[in-house]
Amino acid sequence: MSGAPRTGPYVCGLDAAMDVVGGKWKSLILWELRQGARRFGELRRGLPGVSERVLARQLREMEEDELVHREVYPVVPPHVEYSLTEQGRSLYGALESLGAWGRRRIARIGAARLDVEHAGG
Amino acid sequence: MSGAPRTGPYVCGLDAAMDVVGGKWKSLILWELRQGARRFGELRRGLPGVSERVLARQLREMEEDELVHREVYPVVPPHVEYSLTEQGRSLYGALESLGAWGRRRIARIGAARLDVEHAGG
DNA sequence: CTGTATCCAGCATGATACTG
DNA sequence: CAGTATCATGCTGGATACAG
Repeated sequence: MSGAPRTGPYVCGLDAAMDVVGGKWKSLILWELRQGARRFGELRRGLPGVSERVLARQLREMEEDELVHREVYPVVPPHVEYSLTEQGRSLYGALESLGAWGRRRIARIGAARLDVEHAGG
Repeated sequence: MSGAPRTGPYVCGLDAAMDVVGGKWKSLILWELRQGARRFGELRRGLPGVSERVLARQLREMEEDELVHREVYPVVPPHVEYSLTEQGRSLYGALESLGAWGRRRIARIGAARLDVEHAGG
């Protein structure tokens, strides 16, 4: 997964939730935005490996899903800020226990990535 | 996503968790096994749309990730039971708040699937 | 019943170049 | 800076047939 989410039919809540966070970078985008707005370039630098095209696309999908708000400042050079909507924040909250599970798993198998600044999540 | 999980490097716990649960049917498999063992055919019937190949593959990956236990009874005809391991149960637990979020989302957008028996999840 | 072996298609993801 | 346009590709997921 995933491209644009399905909008159902869903078998259960897990199904629906995975549908909107399933994109390769989406949970990481939520993570990046968890404490405030970020500009496109900041997100790009914070997500080592994303291409511009893919980042833009996943952000648009999350915007359609009302998880992310896109604020455009009509200045030169362009300035765009992304932030979590209320739904985005609640989704991030719902993902916290999953993140904790993942951290325990990383500890078990020893697969942490130490070359990024936010390795605490 | 996803094929065989990466085994890192991971940026954060969310990353690691999404890696093992990102397969199209994996969260649903967790859901199916949440209350006890199931046979291959039962899972297949409970997951409308999976092909044998894909179901077998995702189960093998979850087995490698130690989320699922595969018990083979050497009888004729073959009898195999799948169940959650301790880690699988803890992952399912960590997913519950996400499932709740998804149910709220379904309620908002009205995308529930009513033709399956376990639409409560 | 529980799979594996092939073959296939689509799409998500990527790299790069170019634009307002 | 913040994208879009194009083109390339790998891989997940799917259909079907066959096997122990």
